[in-house]
Amino acid sequence: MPPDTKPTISNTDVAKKLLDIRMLMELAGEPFYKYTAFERAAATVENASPIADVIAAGELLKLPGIGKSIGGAIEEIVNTGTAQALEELHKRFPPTIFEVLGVSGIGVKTAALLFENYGIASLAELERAIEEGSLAGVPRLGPKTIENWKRGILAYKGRQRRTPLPEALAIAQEAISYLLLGPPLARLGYAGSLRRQEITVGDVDLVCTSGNAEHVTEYFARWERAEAVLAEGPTKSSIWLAGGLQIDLRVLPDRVYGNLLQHFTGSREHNIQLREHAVRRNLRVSENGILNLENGEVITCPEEEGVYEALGMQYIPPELRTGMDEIELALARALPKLIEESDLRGDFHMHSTWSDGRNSLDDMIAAAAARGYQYHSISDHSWGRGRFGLDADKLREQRAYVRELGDRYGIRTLCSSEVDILPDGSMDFPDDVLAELDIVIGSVHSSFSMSREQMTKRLIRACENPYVNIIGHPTGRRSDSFPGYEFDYDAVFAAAARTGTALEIDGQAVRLDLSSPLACRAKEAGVTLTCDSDAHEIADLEDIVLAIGQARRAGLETRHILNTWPLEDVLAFVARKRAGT
DNA sequence: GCCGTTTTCGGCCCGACTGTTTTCAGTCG
Repeated sequence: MPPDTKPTISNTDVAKKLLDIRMLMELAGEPFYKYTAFERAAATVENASPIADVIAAGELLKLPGIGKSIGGAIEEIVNTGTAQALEELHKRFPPTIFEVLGVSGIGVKTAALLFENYGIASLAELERAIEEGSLAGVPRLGPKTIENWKRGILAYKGRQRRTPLPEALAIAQEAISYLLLGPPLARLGYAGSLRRQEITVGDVDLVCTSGNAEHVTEYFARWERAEAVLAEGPTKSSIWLAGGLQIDLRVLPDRVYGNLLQHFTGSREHNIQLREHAVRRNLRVSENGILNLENGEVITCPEEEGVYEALGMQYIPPELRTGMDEIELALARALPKLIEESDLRGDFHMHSTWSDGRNSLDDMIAAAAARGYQYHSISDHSWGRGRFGLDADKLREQRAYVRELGDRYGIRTLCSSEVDILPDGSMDFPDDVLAELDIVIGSVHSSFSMSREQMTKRLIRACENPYVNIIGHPTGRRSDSFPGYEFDYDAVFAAAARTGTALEIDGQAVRLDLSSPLACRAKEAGVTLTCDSDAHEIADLEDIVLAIGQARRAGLETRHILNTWPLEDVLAFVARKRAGT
């Protein structure tokens, strides 16, 4: 297969292979620090730029936690889909052993025991053994343990994929509303991957402070939405919802809210690195405070900022806590000043009933103004969208109407269009029509399955059009159904930077496109980005905060984000490209 | 296996909860 048509393996898939190796190494009795090295490497890969690009740029061994040995395994996985080490391990342990390990309550020690002493290497074999009672009398396997496994097996079978961020946020809000009706609380919030704005989350972590913690954890375990209670103690309880989403609640005194929030926001890798740094300063960090090992004093932090301060570093925003290089930067006080929602001056991407939106043009303009924006653009679809789209005449009619409205709503409405990028990279409107618009978004909505080489050419040609200012949802990914079309990211980012074309971070809940690793790579290539809602109704305008979350994870500052700039700078950005300067 | 503002060798984060235990191993995050 020619190199340009070879399907690229996703970072998530590479990370998964590394975690498979890690699990099997532990099962095989390898030393602790050997297999945990694979775990750390997997976390790094998950957060890195597309790994094939990193390898091509010769940057693989620069990533934290990746040395010669694991680096070699990663290259093998990218090139062949597997690694020698993994294949060797699979000769000893069949792939179905991961089913057993996937049962909540069964860890590596137990899986190894079941495999070696009872030949159990799959879920079906485990179920049969339980049913036949052949595990009765095994030391340390009492009836309660077996009951927990049965529940774990049911959960394994019914388990869904990781939960998309917007869905998990809604559930967290629901749990918070319930908790607020219970025993008195001081402070309550969500932590974990949710707070770090990861695109998908594995579980929901809630943190809370209260004078009577045990009443709160008990109240939480009794929530009617709890399908099962996994744990219930004096300071924490864990429940499963129907569908398998787990919610963990931890309750401590209010004086350690900062420690608690820091601890449960993670990430795991970030916390490990933070604590390793602390140990070198004779400090032991946990959710209960920071213990000074020299004098036995405990530093408690009611606010999270205090934790980082006590460790001699700059405050690290949750979105940057990935375990990549943020601690190094925080120690040097060189973290970026991340974009905030209040920095937004506008939103370039929204639809009205003129195309496939559900609210009228007037209502969308009023709603954008109500959000406090100074400007925005209406970007209804071009006519290639069939019954959804506007032809050139309708577009002119819309523009005349917007001009007529003037500043009635107290906001500057830019006339735009989300114009289809056709398969050959030309646009769905001729240049003279595009030239009449204030700003133009170009998006791919068709022919997703063309070759990587062709798609790269298509996007580069769109960037080279002097009237295309923003590439909308650049990869086409949809969290529910589609990983995105294939193209050479670095080549397109270079073209966008060279031509003065912005790339969008689309906040629509199912899109979140660009995702943060790609947005970061685009920034490094010198690309300007936008954070847009791609709203199809008024309520969707709020989705722009999801785009902000990805921008923050990518380390973006206002100078990188077009719609934080004053209107005259935005118009100058458009004018520069049209003038070819 | 990885890594270095004490180190190219000798270290490598921290604690809650459960079940089956008479003091703790295993699991989880």
